[in-house]
Amino acid sequence: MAIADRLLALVTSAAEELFEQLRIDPAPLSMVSIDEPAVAQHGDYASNAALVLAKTLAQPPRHIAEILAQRLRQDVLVDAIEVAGPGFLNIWIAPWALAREVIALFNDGEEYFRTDLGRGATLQVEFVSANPTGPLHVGNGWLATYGDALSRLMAFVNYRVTKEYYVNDTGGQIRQLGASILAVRTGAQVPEGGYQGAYISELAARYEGSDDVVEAGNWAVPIILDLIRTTLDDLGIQMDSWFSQASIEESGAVADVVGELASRGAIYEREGALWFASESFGDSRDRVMRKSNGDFTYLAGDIAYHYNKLVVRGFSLVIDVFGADHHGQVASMMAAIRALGIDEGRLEIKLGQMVSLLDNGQAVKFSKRAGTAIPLDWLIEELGRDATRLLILSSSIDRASQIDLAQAKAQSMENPVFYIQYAHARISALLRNAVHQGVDMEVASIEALASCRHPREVALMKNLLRLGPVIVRAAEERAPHKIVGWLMGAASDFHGFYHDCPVLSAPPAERTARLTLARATQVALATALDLLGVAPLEEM
RNA sequence: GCCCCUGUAGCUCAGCGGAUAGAGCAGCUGCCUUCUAAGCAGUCGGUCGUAGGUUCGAGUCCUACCGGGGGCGCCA
Repeated sequence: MAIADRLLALVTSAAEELFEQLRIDPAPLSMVSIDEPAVAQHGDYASNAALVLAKTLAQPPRHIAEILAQRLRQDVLVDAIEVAGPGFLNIWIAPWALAREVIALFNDGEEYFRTDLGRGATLQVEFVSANPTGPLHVGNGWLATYGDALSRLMAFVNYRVTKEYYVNDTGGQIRQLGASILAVRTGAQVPEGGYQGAYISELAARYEGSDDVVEAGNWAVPIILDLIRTTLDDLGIQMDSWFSQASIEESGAVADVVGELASRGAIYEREGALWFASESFGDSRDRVMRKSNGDFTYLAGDIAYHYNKLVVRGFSLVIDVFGADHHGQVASMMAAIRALGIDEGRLEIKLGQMVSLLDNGQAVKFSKRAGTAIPLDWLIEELGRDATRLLILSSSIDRASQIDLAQAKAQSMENPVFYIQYAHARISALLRNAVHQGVDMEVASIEALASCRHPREVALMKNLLRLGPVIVRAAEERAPHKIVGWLMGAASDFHGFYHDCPVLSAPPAERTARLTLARATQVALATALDLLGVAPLEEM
């Protein structure tokens, strides 16, 4: 158990013992937390216990804090404890306790950080799902990387994850694709709303089929999907499943799900079309399911697809990762989930805000149809897989990001990858040197590591242990960028330690302890990097 | 008009309701005969969009307003 969790248990049980009132009404105890103060003078850990219990106990917070402090001081885990400010408990932890955790971390490796949030539940993450009408652009790469990192994170906390790409291989855009290829083949102008770009010319040159737009479109789809698969592969992303929209339409599942809605009284007919009464399930208006020409709408297909995911395949939880331009679909889909009697908590739709590109400060407009999109391949080639992933993952998808292509191309320090990778590479170099010098590589004892009291050493040890809680939080909030935040901090702590605390030239006992700390740091860094799908570097 | 996201240092962005709001880049100043200087330290730089509210405590939660992005098809 992590130190913060131990302390929390300690504080709450002490409060419960000392104050009878809390045995009758333990609810306020849930407000008690253990924090890590920003300032060293406020201790290794701090608790708000006295502050949040003051009202229930009808006593001044500082008085409560004094009573708690007196009891907690007797625990072996606690080195010192102070009451500060309005009633905070500032706790200094016994060095051996910190050292014991760091040794456990090193011995257990990444298993040390594992938690069982998911309890083995099945989770499907749907992401990318870009129309197979052209190469992926930078915006696709953003959400692809997010979806992949989120999948890794969720798998780490014990969800059984399936990564799926929904292939929109039917409908109007496929006809447009076919029409565009045919137009270029005959030297005519690409139709309004058609696709352009070098890849269309290449497809047109290779196409030997008929003048049927559907045939031409269907012929091109697998070729384009291969391009997409290769690009994803270059980004280190392998989907577990590619699910065809056409297959679900051909299976009759769309008609079935509309029938299911109808049997629940949620379908009516008007002007020759079948409508889903989605407004009464929370949508802003009703939606057409089957057009008056007899075709089902995209939404109807999408509902059938989600029915397939949640009911037919029965995933416990489904997370859709969409661009913010799909926002309009969310209310309709959730309405359908409710109308079908499915627990709406089983579907989460994460909307990634748009990514805008700047080139030397000037906005770059991009559009797949106009052929002016910035290809994802280009970005990966310029930056490399790891730098691309880390650049993308360093900020939240809730915010519209801007990247400057000129800066990205320069591989400047805008990208945190160098700072983080350097820390890992430095440790690798340290270990190589140690082996070369014939240094004893045994693991330090808890006592030896506990005697490392340099502020740099203590700060590093404490930060290493934070990774566990950070992973939990990142998974709960579906926010892999929090892992990058931890990595930056841990790298910073390591660089500081490395600068101020010589390892190999230290006396043997201290050398072993510091080497153990460095190796534990490497384990933690590698664990975090692996969650992001970024390879740790042995040297730079 | 309605819905979603967002507004934090010159720039790009972090920041569970906790104490004195951070990092990287850019600027300035120190530190390599010493385990990788892609590093470390210092410095400059902030009315956390505005105004109310909830709270012992608000950058964080609520409301309104202002600014930015996206969405509101018998397209997909």
